[in-house]
Amino acid sequence: MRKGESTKHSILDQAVQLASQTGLEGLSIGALATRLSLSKSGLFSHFRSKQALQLQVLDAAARRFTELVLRPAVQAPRGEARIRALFERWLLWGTSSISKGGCLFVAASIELDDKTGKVRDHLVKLQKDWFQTRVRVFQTGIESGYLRKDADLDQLSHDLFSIMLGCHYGVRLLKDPKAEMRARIAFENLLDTARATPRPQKV
Amino acid sequence: MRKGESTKHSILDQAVQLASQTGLEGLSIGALATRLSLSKSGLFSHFRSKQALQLQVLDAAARRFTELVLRPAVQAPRGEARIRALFERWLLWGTSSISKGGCLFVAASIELDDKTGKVRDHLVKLQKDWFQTRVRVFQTGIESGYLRKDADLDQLSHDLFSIMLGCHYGVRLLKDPKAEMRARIAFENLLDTARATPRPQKV
DNA sequence: TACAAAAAAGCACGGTCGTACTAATATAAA
DNA sequence: TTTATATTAGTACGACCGTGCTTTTTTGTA
Repeated sequence: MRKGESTKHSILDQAVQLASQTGLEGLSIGALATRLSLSKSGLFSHFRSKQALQLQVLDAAARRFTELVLRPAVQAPRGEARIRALFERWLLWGTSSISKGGCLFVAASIELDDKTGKVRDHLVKLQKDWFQTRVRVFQTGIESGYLRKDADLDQLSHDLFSIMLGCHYGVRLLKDPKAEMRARIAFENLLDTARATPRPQKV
Repeated sequence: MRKGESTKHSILDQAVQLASQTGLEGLSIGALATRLSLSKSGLFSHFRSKQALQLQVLDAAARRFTELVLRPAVQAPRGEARIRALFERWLLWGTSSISKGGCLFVAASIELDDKTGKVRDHLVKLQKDWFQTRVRVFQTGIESGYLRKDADLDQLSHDLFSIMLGCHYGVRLLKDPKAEMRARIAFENLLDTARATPRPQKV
């Protein structure tokens, strides 16, 4: 009872890491078992299908994300500080060595975008929730007077995601050392489009 | 001699389509052969390894991209028109039913970002070339007086890519009907950051 | 310490994978 | 039409895949 829970926990921990490199489909039970010095069947018995494993891997990654990105961000004061904290934490999540294979959700989003089934559905649900969470954070920016009252929250949420995707791509595929800086610049430009009090214009 | 070329061409055609759904790794020789009513070994003999197939698939997709996106765009007059033409063609490429599985390069970029080997290297080369091509198109915007002389061309190229990635994600995973519109808005905002003569500010 | 239950391992299965090697067939030039 | 060659098919291989079933080992408790 106790033992089962703890091994399952460490299985999922490794699985999240492995899946971020191989994708959810490429995540193989045999390889995962070897990495944990478990037998294939011993590991398999914790889940009863690969699909169940994949679903729980998504949830484990989501918990991790909440803990490492969202929770610290919402501890910052509402408004600009929280928006910037969210951005910085998220940037760290995607580019740092927290997960050696990059963001699992990015990999899964591309991998599953034209498949069907429960795993895709679950991913979509998580991603839509995350979209709305970003909207709420930007909403505090309006309430605090930092952003214009008519700022398009959905657009901000969408564009922020684009910026992170671009950064992920630049850092991980192109290994562009300037990718992170470019993401910051794009982020500032994005804030400028929605700021209540315009910045002093260049030149 | 003649026959071989033509079958190889149609193999690569199907392979590009299939790989856009399954990824370059998931692209299996058996499945590809079945789809073309060929024997597995018959198909295999055209390439002599899966890696060779993958490399040629990348090249085939690049040719297609050049033909459908780049060539029409550079036929537009230098400057704003060409920049906008490039954007529109690219948008079409990524979201339309040209390839049922979305953009192969997007899929490959995520799939290969933490692998090593010739396939990844080749993809990176293609993507860096494409980055520089965008830079050159934006450059015509400066030369024509549409963009500021000090516009950051690399940043524009990077940000434009981010916008396309965000759109791809919104359209394909979230199936957000507004994703394409949001990409257009983001694109206009991007141009605004680099325009020589600022637009009349809202409100 | 004994014992029931949980956890892990062992083993086997049908499939698909990439890739040899060989045989048959279609093609193009003589 | 014959013939050399290019193209396809046939077959087999070892490896790994997910998953069921049975046995062994470990664990928590009475």
